Amino acid sequence: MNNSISSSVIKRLPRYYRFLGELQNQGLTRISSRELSEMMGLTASQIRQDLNCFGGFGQQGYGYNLSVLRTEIARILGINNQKGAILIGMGNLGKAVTMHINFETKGFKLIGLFDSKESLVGQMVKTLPIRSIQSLDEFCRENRPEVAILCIPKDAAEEISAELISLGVKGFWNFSHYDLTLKYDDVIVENMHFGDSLMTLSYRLNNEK
Amino acid sequence: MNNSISSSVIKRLPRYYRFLGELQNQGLTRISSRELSEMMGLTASQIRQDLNCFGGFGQQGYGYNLSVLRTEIARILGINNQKGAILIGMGNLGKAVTMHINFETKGFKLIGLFDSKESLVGQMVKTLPIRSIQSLDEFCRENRPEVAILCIPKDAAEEISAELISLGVKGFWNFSHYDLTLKYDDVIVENMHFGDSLMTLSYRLNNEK
DNA sequence: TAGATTGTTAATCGATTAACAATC
DNA sequence: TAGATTGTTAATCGATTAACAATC
Repeated sequence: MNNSISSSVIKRLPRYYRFLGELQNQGLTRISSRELSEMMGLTASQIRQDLNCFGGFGQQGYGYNLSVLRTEIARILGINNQKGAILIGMGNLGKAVTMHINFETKGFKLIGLFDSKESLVGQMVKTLPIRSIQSLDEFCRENRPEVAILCIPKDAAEEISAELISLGVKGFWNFSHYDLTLKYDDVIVENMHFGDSLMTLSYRLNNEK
Repeated sequence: MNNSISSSVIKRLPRYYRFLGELQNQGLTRISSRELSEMMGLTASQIRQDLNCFGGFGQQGYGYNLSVLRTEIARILGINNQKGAILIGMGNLGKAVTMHINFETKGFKLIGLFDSKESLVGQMVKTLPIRSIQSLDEFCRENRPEVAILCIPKDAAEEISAELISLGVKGFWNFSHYDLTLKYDDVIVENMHFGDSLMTLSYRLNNEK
């Protein structure tokens, strides 16, 4: 389907979704692109262009119905189609991601936690037991996760991702420094690079103002 | 200084920095833009354009000296100029960030941890004690942190950021959904929005391939 | 010197903004 | 109907890529 939508547009959708939700919580039912643009710090033009990539959700002279628009964005993002996800690496970061993230409202269902450290195996985190990385193969064959969350170091990520891809994993939420896209060009990867973000902040603190 | 470098360029610098480090670890001493481009999945042209925003670090006919180039990028990013940072919110995420991130190699020094939950106060995380949010004001006046890391919910972020800015905090590493830039346009913010990243992944899984 | 590769200018491509006719 | 605001086309702006002269 629509592989033609630019990633600049896609990356703005979750933010629209958040703002529309807040406006709904405030009891509003409609919003114009101009009002929304002032609220979000964008141009009205950009908002209309973005939304019209997916269809005409507004009405001339009226604006957008909040509920309709938010539902449409949820549908576009595929949030209702829950995709099975497993998380590899239950260190501080893996645990925090498991505890902290509300996967259900973002289009995923966390169904398995894995670690190579045998001392962690069996421990419950939130509602799931930590499993041995030895059982990864069997678990994937049975439960067919579509997505893997990598909270492991680069070398481990390189090794495990090859296995995961052979087991049918199609997407990665990647917290490691392993660059999956260089080797696998048909796999979908979202990188969360804490260090890169921090260094960008460092640059801007040193150079802006 | 150079406020004119586009953010597209800035955001690529940390990745260059990582790749150059790896090449150095492999014992190499020089690299051409073409070789680096193949390794990183970019065009050689882009690499040369990016680097030339900051000066001519290469040599015609030779390429770039790895050590020189990496040192230059570190300098550009301001990694050696350590900026004091405090972290607000020692829940799962705050703890994981404290434990997991190597601030020293990214231009920061974590000097204080804060939480509003009195039961957490006094607990040590890594090498720092969790302090009461009540002592934030005093701590900032004494230690003048330049940066705050927000690992708290939106409402708390809204409240605390106003205080932090009045206390001289110039930059934020923001894990909350509070949009600081809308209200404070002279503050520097790097957002880490887990949910947005996940939803983007959801979209792509539903629409690509 | 000849070969290689940079630094830099010019060309292309894509994304954002502006403008306005369509229409509710 | 008149006013408002979308959907959409055209204009502008910025980022990426290509090309090549400079030079090591």
